[in-house]
Amino acid sequence: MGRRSDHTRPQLSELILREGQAHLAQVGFAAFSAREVAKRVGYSIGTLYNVFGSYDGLMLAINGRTLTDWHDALAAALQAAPLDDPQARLHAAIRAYFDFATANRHVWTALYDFRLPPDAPMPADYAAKLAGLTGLVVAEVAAALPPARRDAAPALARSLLACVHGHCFFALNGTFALLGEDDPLGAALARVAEAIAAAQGPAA
Amino acid sequence: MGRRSDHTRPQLSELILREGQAHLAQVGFAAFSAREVAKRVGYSIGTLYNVFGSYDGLMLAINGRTLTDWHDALAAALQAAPLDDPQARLHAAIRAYFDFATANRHVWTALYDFRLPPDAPMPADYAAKLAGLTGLVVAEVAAALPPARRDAAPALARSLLACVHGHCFFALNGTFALLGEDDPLGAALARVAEAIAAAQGPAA
DNA sequence: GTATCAATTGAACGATGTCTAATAAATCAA
DNA sequence: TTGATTTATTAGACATCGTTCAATTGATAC
Repeated sequence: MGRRSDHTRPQLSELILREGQAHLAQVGFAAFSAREVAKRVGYSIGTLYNVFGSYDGLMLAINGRTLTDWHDALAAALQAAPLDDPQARLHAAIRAYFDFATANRHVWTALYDFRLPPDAPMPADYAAKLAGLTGLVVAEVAAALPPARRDAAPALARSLLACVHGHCFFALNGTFALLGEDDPLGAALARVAEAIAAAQGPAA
Repeated sequence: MGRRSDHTRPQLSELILREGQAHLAQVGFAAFSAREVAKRVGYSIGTLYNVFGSYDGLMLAINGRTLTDWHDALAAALQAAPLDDPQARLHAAIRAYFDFATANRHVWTALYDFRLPPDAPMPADYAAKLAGLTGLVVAEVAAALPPARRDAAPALARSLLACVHGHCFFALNGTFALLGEDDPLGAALARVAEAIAAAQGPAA
C-alpha cells in the first residue's frame, strides 16, 4: 500500500501516541507491545520505527504525554483551590497526585517501570516536563513556608514529592493493602503537614 | 544426558536461585532471562520449569531471596546500633535500607519492577517475608514513641516506610539527580525525624 | 508521461517464555 | 543379573517480541 496522504507526519505521530497510550492503559507495561500498537493504528510495524526510531523512543514519547496529562491534572486542581490557603492548596495537589495515579494506574506505573538503557541520556524535553511537574509543587511549598524560609522550598518540595510518591506507589502496587493500611492518601497528607509545620517554627 | 544425580532437588533449586540472582544483579530486570539462567547453571530451560514452574515463579523466588537478604542486612545494622537510643536505631535502619538498595540496585529494583499477573495471589511465604521486614521497622518506631502512643506505631511505620522508599527510589532511578538533590538519605532522615517528633507531643 | 524521491511495507532474524514428546537415568521386581 | 517402571532431563516446536532492510508503492517534479 503506502498511504502517504492518509495522515501527515504530525497526524501519524499523534495517532500512534494516542493509541499507544490507550493500549498501555489497557494491558499495562509488562504486556505492552509496539507491534500491537501498529495493529491498532492500522500501519505496519516498520512505520512505527520510522516515526519513533525504536521501542524505547515510543515508550519515552508515551510517558512524555502521560507527564503532560499529569501536569495538566495537577494544574487544574490547583486552579480550583483557594488562593489564600497554602495548606489547602498543597493538600489539593497531593490529592490530585493520587487521583491521577489511581485513575490511570497503568500509564502512571509505566513512568517508573520503563527505564532507558543506562548509557542513554534523558531527552531534554522529557527532563523539562519532569521539572515542570516539580515546579508546580515547589511553588506551593514555597507559599506554605514563612517568607524567611522560602529558599528551602525546592529541597523540601523534592523530599515531599518523594514521600508522596512512596505512599502512592505502595497504594497502587498492593504493599499497603498487604500491610493493612487502608488510607494511604491520609497518611501522605499527615506526613506532609508535619513537614510543613516543622518548617514554620524552629531552625534559623 | 539427564544427570539425575548431579544435584538433589534442593541443591538444584539453590543453585538456580543463586545464579539467577547473580544474573539479575548483572543485567537488571529488563534484560533478565530465564534461558540465560539455565545456561549459567548448565541445565536446560525445561529443568528450570520443572523446578520453578514458570518465569514468574522463578522471579518470585529470586525476589524472595532478595527480601531475606535485605531483612538480614537490616537486622545486622540494628544489632550494631545502641540499644538505648531509639532515634539512632531508627536512623541506622534507614541508612541500612539505603545501603542495601544502593549496593544491590538491580536486585532491589526488581522487587518493584516485577509484578505477578493481576489475578495471581501473592504466595504466603513471600507475604510473610514482607511482613517480617516491616516488623523490624514497626518495633523501632514503637520504641521511639512514648508508651502512651505505641499503638500508633504500625500505621506510622508503614507510612515512614513508604516515605523512605520514595526517597530511595528517586535516588536510584535518577529523579533526584535530575532535580538537583544530592543528599537523598539526609532528606529521608529529616522527614522521619520530623514525623517522630510530631508523634511525641501533641494529639491525645 | 516519465523520472525522481520518500514513505510504507512485510518478510527475515535472533531471542524470549512456554509447552510437550522423546530420552536418559535411577529405582524396583523377579 | 535382568527386565520393567518411574522420574528427571532434554531438545525441539510454537507464538511473540524488538529490530532491520530490500522491495514496493504513492506522490512529486520535470
